[in-house]
Amino acid sequence: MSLRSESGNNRLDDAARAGWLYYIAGNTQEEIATKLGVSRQSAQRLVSLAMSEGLVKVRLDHPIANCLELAERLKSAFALDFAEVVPSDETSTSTTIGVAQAASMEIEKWLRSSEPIIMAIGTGRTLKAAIDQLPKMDCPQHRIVSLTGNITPDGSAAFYNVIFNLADTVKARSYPMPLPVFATSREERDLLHQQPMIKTTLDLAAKANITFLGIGDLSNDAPLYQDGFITEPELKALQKSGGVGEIVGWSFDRDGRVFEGMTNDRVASAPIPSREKSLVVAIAKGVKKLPGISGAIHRRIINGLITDEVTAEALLAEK
Amino acid sequence: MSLRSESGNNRLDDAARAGWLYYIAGNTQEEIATKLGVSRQSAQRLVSLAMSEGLVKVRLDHPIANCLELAERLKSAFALDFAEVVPSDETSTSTTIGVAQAASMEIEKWLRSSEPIIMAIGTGRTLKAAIDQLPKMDCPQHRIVSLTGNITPDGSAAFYNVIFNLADTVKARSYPMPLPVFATSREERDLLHQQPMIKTTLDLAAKANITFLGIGDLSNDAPLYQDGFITEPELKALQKSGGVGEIVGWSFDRDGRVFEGMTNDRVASAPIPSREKSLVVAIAKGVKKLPGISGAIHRRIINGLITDEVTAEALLAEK
DNA sequence: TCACCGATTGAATATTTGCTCATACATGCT
DNA sequence: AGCATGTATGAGCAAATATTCAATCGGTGA
Repeated sequence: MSLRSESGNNRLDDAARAGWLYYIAGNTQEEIATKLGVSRQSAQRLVSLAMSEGLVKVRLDHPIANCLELAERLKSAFALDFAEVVPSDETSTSTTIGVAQAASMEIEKWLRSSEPIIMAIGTGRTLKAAIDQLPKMDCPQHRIVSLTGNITPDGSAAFYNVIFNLADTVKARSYPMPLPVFATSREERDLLHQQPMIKTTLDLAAKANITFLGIGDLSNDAPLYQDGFITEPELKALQKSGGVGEIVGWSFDRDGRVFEGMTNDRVASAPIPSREKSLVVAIAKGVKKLPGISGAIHRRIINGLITDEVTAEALLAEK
Repeated sequence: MSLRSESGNNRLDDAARAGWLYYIAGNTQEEIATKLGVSRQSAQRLVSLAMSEGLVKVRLDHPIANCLELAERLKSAFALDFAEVVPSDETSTSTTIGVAQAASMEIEKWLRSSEPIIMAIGTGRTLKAAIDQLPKMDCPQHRIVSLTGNITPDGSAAFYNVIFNLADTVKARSYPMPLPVFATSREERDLLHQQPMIKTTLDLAAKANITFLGIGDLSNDAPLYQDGFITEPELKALQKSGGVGEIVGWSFDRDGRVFEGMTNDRVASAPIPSREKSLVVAIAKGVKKLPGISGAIHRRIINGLITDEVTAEALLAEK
């Protein structure tokens, strides 16, 4: 027993020594082997033992470290396929700062692929801010498809429909949807969706490899209402039914259940692409959007999220 | 300027990310390259940058039996109140490697105290290396006081005066000494020490609970001489009188007797805090410093020591 | 505008590390 | 003794990492 523990101690001692020489003094395993008088392989085993026994502790001293940890926790807590958390700037109330840059980088990364991809794009101020960050690129191999119509109730092009900016900046083929964002009725919506040109676009959207979209809140100053897409009574009705957020117009409740009826009958947007076969990333942060984000990730309306530290912590806390 | 710092920040951010993914999440550099959207080589560079910039900190959490035993023997042989021995890397000539990490952990331990403490800080390359290892902390309850002036002969801030770095990293109140390290004469020194502000700092230093400092040698490339604090004739005079080391400028001989006269007349540093009522820990290793360390512990100029195996063995052997 | 400088990049290459497997060796059991 | 079992070892190889070098990029000043 004593001998056993003795030898165990010696082994850990050696491991500690090897780990010290490796991680702190920066020796190679070969040098360590020489110094400790063992073979290179044994030295390697000692070093790896020091690590697996937890003798060696690595710490990262940078604000980013916390973000990465939060991202990992989000991914595992909500079964997300992608998560990115950026540092919060508590003093700023902007809903775009930070996440826009992060989203832009992510979008750019996808576009840099030489493999042709189909990218679907939703709407929103945050998304627009992200697109604005993109550098000029030349991506004729990709196709970019809008999930939403681009005609506002007053007939003008929707300001926060960002596909034109995006396609222009990165010179990719673009597939906007020449539709109102909301039809006047379910029947009209279905009719519009039957049109060959629209149908092609919808089919393309369904095949998207990657989707970026925003999440809108349904508070009294909900973007859908502010931009005149839905009326005040309609907003009230959504709120009354427990609506907490919307994605490209589709409203849902705190459990992420997308409503049947109400304004959802009139939404002319494409269905959100498959979360099983592709990545659907929402870009959203902030207290106001929290219930919406929470709902969306609980039911996998999205399977990717770009948010900030404060929001990430709130999401994890309420789980 | 703003753009420059921006890009620098992003680079460090990326480095932190890469370092996190590599050291904490255990990704290979190739995986990191994919995730960050850069080439494998760039990922490698980022990882190595994270390390060289000190974003990644490694520490070893295992008392190696031989080191523990040496520490105990040091404590009993020299009536030290504190001793810590780290493994030696015989091939490395660095005077900071290993002891710096150990010192950093010890400093951190003191700073973690919720009880407010006064920590006095000396100078030296080893101490600087230790401070660089400290994580960001938030210690408004503590006060950190410098034992030495922070003005070099050429008027610039002394590089190895580490109190600014330290106070900044751990966010404690700091009390530097706006003085030259050496005055031009005994009279000037005494006059400077009369100034109210300096006096306050000196009083605070005398009340320190814990002191960390380095030991300098008095060989031909003594740090005091190299950094231009004393002249070559002065160094020769110290050597001739049997000087073997100095602590915050105070030179002493192999028996630890602090000289009267010579450059000691001009030292503007605070007296070393009481070894009866507080802990004064020196961080020092290496053959060159051996006589100095030996002198310092023989007369209890210090009552704590952080050193390495080889130095510890040499100290015990010569006793 | 253009030559120049320093920084950054990716390809090629060298070095280092991690893994697998066959063997050796010790220990305990029949 | 003979055998089985579990563990440590080192050779060989595949993977990963570090370094070198030439090319390129971006900014600067003549």
